[in-house]
Amino acid sequence: MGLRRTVWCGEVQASGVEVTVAGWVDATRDHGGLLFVDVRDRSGVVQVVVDPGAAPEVWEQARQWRGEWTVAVRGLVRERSAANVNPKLATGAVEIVPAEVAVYGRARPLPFQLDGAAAVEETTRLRYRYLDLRRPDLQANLRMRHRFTAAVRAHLDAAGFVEIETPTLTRSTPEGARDYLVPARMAPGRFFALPQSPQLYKQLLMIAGLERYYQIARCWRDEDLRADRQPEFTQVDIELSFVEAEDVMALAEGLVREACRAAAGVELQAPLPRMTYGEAMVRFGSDRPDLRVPLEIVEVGADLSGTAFQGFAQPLAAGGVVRALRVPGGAALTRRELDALTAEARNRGAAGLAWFLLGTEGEPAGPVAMRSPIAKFLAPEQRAALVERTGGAAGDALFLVAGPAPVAATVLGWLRLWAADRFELRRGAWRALWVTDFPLLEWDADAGRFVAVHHPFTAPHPDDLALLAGEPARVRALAYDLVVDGTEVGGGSIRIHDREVQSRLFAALRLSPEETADKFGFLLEALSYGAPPHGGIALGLDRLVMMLAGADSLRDVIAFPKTAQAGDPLTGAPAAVAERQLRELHLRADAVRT
RNA sequence: GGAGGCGUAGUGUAGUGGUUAACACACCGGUCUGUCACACCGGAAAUCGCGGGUUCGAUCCCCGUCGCCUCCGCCA
Repeated sequence: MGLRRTVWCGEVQASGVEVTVAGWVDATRDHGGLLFVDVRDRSGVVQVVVDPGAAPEVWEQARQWRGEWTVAVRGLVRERSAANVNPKLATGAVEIVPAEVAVYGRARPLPFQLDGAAAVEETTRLRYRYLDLRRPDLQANLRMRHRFTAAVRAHLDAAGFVEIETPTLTRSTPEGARDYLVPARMAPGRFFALPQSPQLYKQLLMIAGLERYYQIARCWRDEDLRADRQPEFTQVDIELSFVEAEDVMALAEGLVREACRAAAGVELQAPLPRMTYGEAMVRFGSDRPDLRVPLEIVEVGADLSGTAFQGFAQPLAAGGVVRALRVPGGAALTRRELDALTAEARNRGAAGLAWFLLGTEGEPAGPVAMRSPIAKFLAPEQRAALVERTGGAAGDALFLVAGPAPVAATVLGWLRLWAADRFELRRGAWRALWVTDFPLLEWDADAGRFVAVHHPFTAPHPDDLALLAGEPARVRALAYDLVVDGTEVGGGSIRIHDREVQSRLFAALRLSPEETADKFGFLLEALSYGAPPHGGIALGLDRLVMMLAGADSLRDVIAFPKTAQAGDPLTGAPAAVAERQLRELHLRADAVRT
């Protein structure tokens, strides 16, 4: 290789001793009679200054160098004169005077510039991901990710956990997301599935008596993607035996706090606040409330009782609710915006969106002066009660949704986040909390049956067991989600460790005994051989690191991510395969995309 | 499955029913001894994503298609 590195570029210090740096040509500045070359490695950049009079051979070579060539420089470090110090550079007080240089590899002009001056299109970046990753900010993200996982391993190791790998070739199970399938050559017509999570394996490890398991586990879900969703992603997967929900939450809370501190210096509140699912839905209209937004939904049905306005009266008579959200500054919204909000509220299931703009007639202290198409349907005392209940003031807008409680909640929950964006209402950061007491089951109208909110192995609350057969919607789950700034970053539960309870749950899900036996027989069987009470949690590693890195997309914290169409522009995956490969797998492709 | 946005030199953008398709950075050549976003002079570089239609004429208008981004549905 010739010259061998003795020091990282970013750590070159004034010394008068000889060093050798190796890396990429970050920039050249040729002044004719003086040449500057910035050499970059993973640690940073250092300036090399070449004087043709002092070192003509070196100058002859170095003046040929172009951006992104890989080179090495051996020479003396010297301090720059005070006037030439660059305070923006860690090594800005020194420079290298080369005695010998070497070129390891030349580079064609790059397909895009790495300086970040222009936002390059995602496809181009991904097609040349190995160049994109030369950007210091992306490398910093990957290092932060490493620090996070290193802290997780250290923390869990110290707590007696064992890191265990589980299979990625496993079986498809009903419920949950669409599986990625892998054809089984040895078994024509059969398929492996890539795991959506190691859920069943970690339960089996508990039955096996490992007691404390974790894994930095890759998971796959073949669903449509988003900025915060990739087809393959990573969970910090944890499971413990002989524990209750409190034990798991305490462990996870300490772990996340420590890892956030170690990776990014972020301090989470201690202890994290708790909120039940029901409270979160009523107050924030979401099961993952963003506590940075200082707005809450309020119940106003009682203030409107006896109203003549059918848009409120009918839902109330039908057992529904009327709820309101105050939006500070919302009186400035245009009719066009209000119409668009109404349309979106309808799109989300609301019958309509009632709005009241307060104090818009110019009255100095008269917030009851409201502008609204339906104000005339409300008695003056009702309008006053509405303003009083919501804490409305001149300049605010009040939005009301009437209907079934879940619809009113989710529509206003959406509106709350919209208002936070529109009026920049978010305050603070890292507002984490636990959301608990989720319902175990929810009605799936399409399937015509109940489905598991979390997954079908989540334990019902013991007090609610009797409701399972008759009123399944009222059964609470021993489940908990970790939410940070409106993003779900982890979720877990106490699992069912009783074979009979597990069977009852499958029955509540309308899984036939035959299907249960076929697909989950192994689990039921395992549960019959002395299963410990157990539970765990899975933390979304990518999302946590994304937030810690301040990134907007998971792609910025994954080395080789996929596009929104689940493709990889670098390798061309997914790709067609040879006919022979299909034959071996007993498959026929019925569609060919060119 | 649905909605919206984008696609023009290597990159990022501008632009127009008839133009020599513009600008910046990058690239190439030259000048320059203190730059670090070096500066200055010059140059090369475009199938205006692809296919079809309208038109005397389409990069521009219309339809389709592909790709990328964002959102809804979906994601136990």
